[in-house]
Amino acid sequence: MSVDPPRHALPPLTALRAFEAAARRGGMARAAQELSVTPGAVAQQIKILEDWAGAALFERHARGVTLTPLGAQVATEFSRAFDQIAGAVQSLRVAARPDVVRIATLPSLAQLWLSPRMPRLRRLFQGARISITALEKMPDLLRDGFDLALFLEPLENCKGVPLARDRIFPVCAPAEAVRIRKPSDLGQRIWLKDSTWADDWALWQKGAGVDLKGDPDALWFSLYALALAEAENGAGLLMGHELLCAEALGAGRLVAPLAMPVETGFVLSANLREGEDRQLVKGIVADLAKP
Amino acid sequence: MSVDPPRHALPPLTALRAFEAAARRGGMARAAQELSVTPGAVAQQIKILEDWAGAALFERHARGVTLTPLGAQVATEFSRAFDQIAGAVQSLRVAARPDVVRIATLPSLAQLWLSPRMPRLRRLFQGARISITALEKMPDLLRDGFDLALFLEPLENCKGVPLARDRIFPVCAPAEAVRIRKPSDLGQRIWLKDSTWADDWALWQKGAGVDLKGDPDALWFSLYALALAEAENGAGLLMGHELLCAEALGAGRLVAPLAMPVETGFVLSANLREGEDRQLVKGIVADLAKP
DNA sequence: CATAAGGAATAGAAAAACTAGGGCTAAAGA
DNA sequence: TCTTTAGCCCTAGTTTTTCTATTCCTTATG
Repeated sequence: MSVDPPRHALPPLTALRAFEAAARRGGMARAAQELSVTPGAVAQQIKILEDWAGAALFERHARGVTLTPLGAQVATEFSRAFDQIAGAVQSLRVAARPDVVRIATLPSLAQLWLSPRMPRLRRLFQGARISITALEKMPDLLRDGFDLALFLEPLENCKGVPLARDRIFPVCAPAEAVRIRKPSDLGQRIWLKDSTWADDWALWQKGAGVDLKGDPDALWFSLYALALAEAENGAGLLMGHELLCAEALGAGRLVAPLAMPVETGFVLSANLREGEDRQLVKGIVADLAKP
Repeated sequence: MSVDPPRHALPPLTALRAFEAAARRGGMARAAQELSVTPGAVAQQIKILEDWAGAALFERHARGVTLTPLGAQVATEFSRAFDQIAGAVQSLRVAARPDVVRIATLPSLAQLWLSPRMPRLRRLFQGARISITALEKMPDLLRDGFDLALFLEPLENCKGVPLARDRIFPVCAPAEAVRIRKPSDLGQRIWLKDSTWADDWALWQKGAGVDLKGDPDALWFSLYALALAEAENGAGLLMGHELLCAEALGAGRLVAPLAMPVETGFVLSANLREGEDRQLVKGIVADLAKP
């Protein structure tokens, strides 16, 4: 019969967050990445929580961990709880600064699709503070604090607002284009490839009914914008995404010698954060949906 | 158009907790008390959150604070979120140690009502680990991690399971009782008073239709159990709560010279934590409800 | 059988949170 | 009106927590 054992209330919130992340991502290492700390820090926090509870939440194996039945039981509950926290935090952020819109998108889309549209957006929505973050993968809008995500999603299960189909076709500098009369000419030239869309050429050949063995010495780029700039400089042929080349094609810096556009099966779509209901953001999406 | 501003994700959880507590309790000082820190610490955390959000959450006045419209708007959301966290934590605790039952009750009830019942409970629910914490006020069961609270509640809006009515009447040691024949004799003797039930004597006189001017030199005690022990030692007259004196009356250490029990309008009731569904806890409540 | 991935364990470093003490303001009481 | 008191702010300095860095260990996998 203890009297007043210092009301141990809640265990350290940090430990809960570490556990939730590890449970959701399925490993200490992945949780560490998400939380921007070392795996050791996550392991420590989880141990603290296990000691607090007096029971194991993970089974440790030589390679990776699995949740214990107990861990699995409470993990979803914690995830929901942290979602609620995140939701409250986002609504605080938005209520405090209703003029701030945070957009996440692919680096290539940011530079080549969104950037040209920004002047118009800034004109239409004056006073808005629109920030753009380039990410390789679509973030968790709620947790990571973005209001809008512009990414390419598979056509069939696209959850956002579709903005435009993704179409590809070979492009090059006008000087280079004179060498391209028929599809087989492509095989004789230097190919420029982007590492995030490695199989664009194969995809296009399949869609266009062309069969080339391809350039084994293709030049690889880690950013599509770099490959595009090189193509403009006449370095070779790039598999152009219509969305990303429109600017250069319109200005005549690039041409599409054969046309023959092929659908990739992806669509550029806008995902709104759950709970986002600002007219400002809806207006931005509506404007982006225009040609 | 910033690229990759280090995903500022969530603000520090500590700051959120401080704000939630301050908003709920209506002041930094009260929040500090709840969180077992100094008011300065709470003020700092709230400032951190305000800086993060870029807006004020509280209006500071010389005496106390009030929520800004923004603060009020998000405060309830945060409270819900932390309730969810607390719920998840409690379900973790219970799932990890289903045998642990944490009971909160008044110090006097703990010593004089619950304690005598514990041997029976331990016999009936073997293997259970029942801990008792004495508190002056009913805690927030969810937040503070109690499974069961035994407190006196007003009869009319009693939210828990009623266990027994609270009745009071004067008691004293047998040797003292020979001096008490009629109500007016009470006024001639030393009165023992407990500080948490300061107006028991007035209440009883009103209910029993007795009018005495009372003992101006009454002996005051900070714990009812101390006053009771002194009454047993013959130090004077105590306004006895039936619930708390039953043991001493049964053993003959105390007697009720006049009887004349008066209802205080309170009832001893058992409140279960929201989400508590263990058969063990329900069994304990059912057993405590018996005479 | 070597490799590599993932976690555990530790000490020490870094960062965060807290305390303590002084100052200020306004309401409440003498 | 003057004094007291409650409540918050601020700053410096300290304590506590959290994180990193390293080494070791275990076991799937090729």
